[in-house]
Amino acid sequence: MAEKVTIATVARHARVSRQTVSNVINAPHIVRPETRQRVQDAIVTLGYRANQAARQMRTGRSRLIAVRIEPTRDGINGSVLDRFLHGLTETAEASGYRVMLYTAADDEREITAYGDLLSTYDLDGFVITGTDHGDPRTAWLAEREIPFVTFGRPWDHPQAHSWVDVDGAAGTAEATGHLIAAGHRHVGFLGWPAGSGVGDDRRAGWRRALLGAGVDPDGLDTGTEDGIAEGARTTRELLGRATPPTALVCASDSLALGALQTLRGAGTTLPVIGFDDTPVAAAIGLSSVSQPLGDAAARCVDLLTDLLDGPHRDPRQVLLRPALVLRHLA
Amino acid sequence: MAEKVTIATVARHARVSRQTVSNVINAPHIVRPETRQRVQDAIVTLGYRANQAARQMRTGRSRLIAVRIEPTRDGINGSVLDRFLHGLTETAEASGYRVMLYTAADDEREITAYGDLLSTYDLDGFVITGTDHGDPRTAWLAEREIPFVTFGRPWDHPQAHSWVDVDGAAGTAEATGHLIAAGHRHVGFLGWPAGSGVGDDRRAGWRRALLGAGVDPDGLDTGTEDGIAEGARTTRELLGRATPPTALVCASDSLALGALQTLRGAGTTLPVIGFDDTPVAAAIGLSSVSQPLGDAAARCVDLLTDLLDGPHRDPRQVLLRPALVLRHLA
DNA sequence: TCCAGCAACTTGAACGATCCAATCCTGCCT
DNA sequence: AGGCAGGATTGGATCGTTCAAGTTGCTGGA
Repeated sequence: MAEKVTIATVARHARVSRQTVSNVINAPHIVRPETRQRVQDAIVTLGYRANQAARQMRTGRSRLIAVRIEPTRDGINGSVLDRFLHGLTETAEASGYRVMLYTAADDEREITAYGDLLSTYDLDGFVITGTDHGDPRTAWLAEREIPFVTFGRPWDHPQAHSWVDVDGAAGTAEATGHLIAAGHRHVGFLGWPAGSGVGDDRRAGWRRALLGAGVDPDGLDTGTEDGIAEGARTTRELLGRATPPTALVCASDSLALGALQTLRGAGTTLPVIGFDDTPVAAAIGLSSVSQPLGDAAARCVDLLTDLLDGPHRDPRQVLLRPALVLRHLA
Repeated sequence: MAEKVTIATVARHARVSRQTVSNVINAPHIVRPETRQRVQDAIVTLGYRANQAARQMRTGRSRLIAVRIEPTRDGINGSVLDRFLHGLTETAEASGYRVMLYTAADDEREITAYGDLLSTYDLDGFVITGTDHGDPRTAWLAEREIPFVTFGRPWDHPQAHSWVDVDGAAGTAEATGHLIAAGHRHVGFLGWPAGSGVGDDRRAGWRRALLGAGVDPDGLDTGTEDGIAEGARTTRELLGRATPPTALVCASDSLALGALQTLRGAGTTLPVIGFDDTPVAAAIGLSSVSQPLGDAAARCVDLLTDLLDGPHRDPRQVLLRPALVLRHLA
């Protein structure tokens, strides 16, 4: 068991003062090169590592970023958060930050959790996922000038704060375009009820692509809660309409799976494209729109560190393009 | 913006000394009840929260637990870690601990990461997932007497350290038993190559159940790497054998999915039971053996806090029973 | 020759909690 | 009333780092 190596140990070993060691670490340019070298050698020789707690106490900064880990809801989208978290951790490490997890039963309690995390851990910032219209969490944080980045746009005020998002409309538009290019005209849409930012966005892309091809989307649209059973039911309904679709674009892989169930039951085959490129889609060969989660996570960290390290930068926004992953079921 | 509330603020407000406030927090029983009440009132009134960094510097304990978040390998098992992490975070919070994430490209670098995490963050302990025969990581930690718990048994030395695991053999045995009870005798096994602790364990449960029913398992066993394609190929091979199986038990949902693909292609239907109860299984109606991940995570935290709070407890082990989840494909 | 000006480094103090040892109180016994 | 035991409370030191305010030594202009 090695003795504790502190900044004083390094200072003695390099025959300088503690402060000079601190300067070598935090402001190398103000130290004479040969002294700097001597200190750096001592740091390596002794295996010195700055104690985060002591640094934090003095500076008030923890180099810790908090992310909420939500209970897996329907299970199917669980791996999305998983991949996002991994990317976040990896990029944060590269910038000298660490990721801390917290849970909250609902948005209300999440705000309570903020206070706790901030006062006891001096957290530097938050990454918030899944924001929706008029989110109380972002308002709370903004009011207190606590740095945060959201993964997901604030639909009401596009420039309110820094965020990273994936252009869902571009994704569904590309999926729809692919089907149109394959000769389809009546491309149906399995979506969520109007009113959610994400859902409306994905629907908009599909509409745009159809209108661009001169097809009236109105009879081909549906809106239902997310879920396999809902997808199956809505597909049955859609197939019974006056002009049934010859292909389907869906707002989620869950809905797409439901559609496939109905189609198989009816003995029909139609191209179906899902959204999120979940493992389920990969496993059964369902084409899907894939979100660049690793990229998104990296950009979240970038934006957050900008807010933290830079002196009061303006909020920035990043919109990433998803990719259409084609598999044999399309 | 509120003034910073320190232990001194509380002490002034309650007209006692800092030490008394500290005692109310850390050793309430030695403070006179009425004084204790006065201090607690002051804490609530002022919204005081102990500064973790200062406490950590004095005590050397961070109340932080580290967990590695791995890059999602084949994607299909991603949600397993996800659910485990959520359980971990939730239980840790209840015990006053927080979960910090870290990544490592391989086991070698993971050990390097330990040193970094320990010296800069004063981490209290680790939760290690996916241990295998002669894991270098547990050896490293044990040598330095750093508290850790593994999710997964050390197959070589069952009592070497504290661990939590799920009884895979019991799971496959139950699955096999279910099929036997339904009238099957030739129940095949899609497993991994011999040599991995987890894989051998799952195979053993299947063998035990077959032998118990008086069936010779030898011609019904297979071993292949994990994956959908591998599962499909192995199933074809198995169906071509002298006594083909009339039902299948698999070591993973990936293998089970492969099996289903082959069966569908061959126009046959056989009951298939997977392992892990991934979202994919739930989505397509595949029966599967479900690991109680929330429980497992909670027990991990319990064991770890035992090691941390208690004075040198002996290592403890917890073996949890998985549950067979029956769906229409069984 | 003197001292302003600067670069390079050193010293003392502070962050907020806990630990330690010394002191103060209280009630009880003689 | 005085002494004493024992628990409650107090002040001071401490953890490792950074900030603020020195100190030293050197250069160069008048």
